[in-house]
Amino acid sequence: MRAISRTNLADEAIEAIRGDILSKRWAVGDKLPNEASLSAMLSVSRGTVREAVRVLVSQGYLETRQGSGTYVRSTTDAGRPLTMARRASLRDQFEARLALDVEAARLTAIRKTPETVTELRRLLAERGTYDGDDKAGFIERDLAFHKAVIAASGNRAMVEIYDFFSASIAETIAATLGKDIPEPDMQAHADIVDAIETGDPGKADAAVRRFMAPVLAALDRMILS
Amino acid sequence: MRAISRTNLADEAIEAIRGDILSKRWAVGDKLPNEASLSAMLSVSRGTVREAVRVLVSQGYLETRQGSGTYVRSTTDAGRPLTMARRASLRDQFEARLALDVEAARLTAIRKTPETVTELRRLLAERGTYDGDDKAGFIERDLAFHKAVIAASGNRAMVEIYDFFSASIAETIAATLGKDIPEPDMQAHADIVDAIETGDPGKADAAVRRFMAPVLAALDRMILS
DNA sequence: CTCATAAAGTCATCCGATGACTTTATGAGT
DNA sequence: ACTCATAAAGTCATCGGATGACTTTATGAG
Repeated sequence: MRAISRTNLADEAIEAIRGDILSKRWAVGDKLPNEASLSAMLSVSRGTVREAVRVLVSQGYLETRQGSGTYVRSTTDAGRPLTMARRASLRDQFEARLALDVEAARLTAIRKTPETVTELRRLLAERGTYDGDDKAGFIERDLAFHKAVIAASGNRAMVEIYDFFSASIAETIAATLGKDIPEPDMQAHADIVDAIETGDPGKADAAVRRFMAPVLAALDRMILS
Repeated sequence: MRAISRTNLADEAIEAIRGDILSKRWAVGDKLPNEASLSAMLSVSRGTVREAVRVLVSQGYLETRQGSGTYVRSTTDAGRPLTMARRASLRDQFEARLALDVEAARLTAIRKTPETVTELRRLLAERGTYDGDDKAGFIERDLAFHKAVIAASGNRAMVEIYDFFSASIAETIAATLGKDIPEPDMQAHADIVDAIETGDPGKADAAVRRFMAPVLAALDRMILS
């Protein structure tokens, strides 16, 4: 399918080698073929092999010993750090965020307590509306509201993932805001809380999607331009 | 921890460039000097510069555009890894996975090509049904199908998050397969592909939820007991 | 002033060569 | 036979040059 078109040979080499490692073709401590052999196997130059190996070393999979060879240090990606920023576009990150926002809103609607709704309303009031000043502060308060929805879902995994790339999202928003990206207004936010209050996951789902739609549409326009 | 042997020019180059980024010498979006200039500045060859840049790209700090230049993507410590701290519960992980599966299926339904559907059907046929043997192989093939759906969405961020999950998911599936947790059958999988083929995101959404519902229900019973 | 085209700039990749370090083979001395 | 210094081979580290692909900028005709 090649859904993701790798634009460069080094990335392909990285994935090929990582794949061989994860599939246990080489065990921990094993010595990889030398650079010339890898070059021939992967049909790329030795320089490209070196770039790939260097990345895998930085990610903890491999270890090189000058004069000796390249060895496998870890065959598991359990501890693999998720380093998103790669080439995930702003749109991709927003879509991933949307996935979490939607599911969390559904769960929160189901698991909510009266206190949950009260707290969300309080955070929303605190957030206020964007008056053109203190962009960073506003983004922070806005994220605080959304993170609260995630947290209210009671799902720790989602909270951690959300935390992971909310920083990167905030950064990119700050860099691009004030231009074409519309900030969902107070009513859209309030709709989410209201939907959660009804306890209907379908309504919560729909409210979040309505909320994010204008932003995604704006991102599409940015990408096209 | 072995003493940090600075016998390695590429590592020095990595730290030098990363240092300049973190110290905000170059801001987000800024273009770095070209490879030849960096080579001269750091007193290393262009090949070494490329290895360093490649690592920083893999860590999310930089972005290269062929024919254009190398640009700063993040001035924050983007390399900070997401580690599923204190092992979120199995249920939490499944819910997070569900969030990604649902959204990816929606996007794939929208963005699908005939080849996408063909490929998914092929993977599903290859997966087959679980006959009690080769548990690891079956899980691998099963995950391959689900990852293909994610990949077909074209969203790199989701692919990476899913990859991050897949190790632990495979682990937990292996631990529970053949016990109380029902593995969604072939029909449930086929329903997802069919829904994607219709191009209706709503149907794809629903198919995935139907697919996951029995598993989540079983998990609930496990937690209660 | 517009816009198609040429030119320049830059990354992607390959190739060959040299140096540095490690491992293995060798063989003289005991 | 054994030991061990030394040579040889193997491998990674680094360098420089060359070509291709892609993007950006400059150019000039209309």
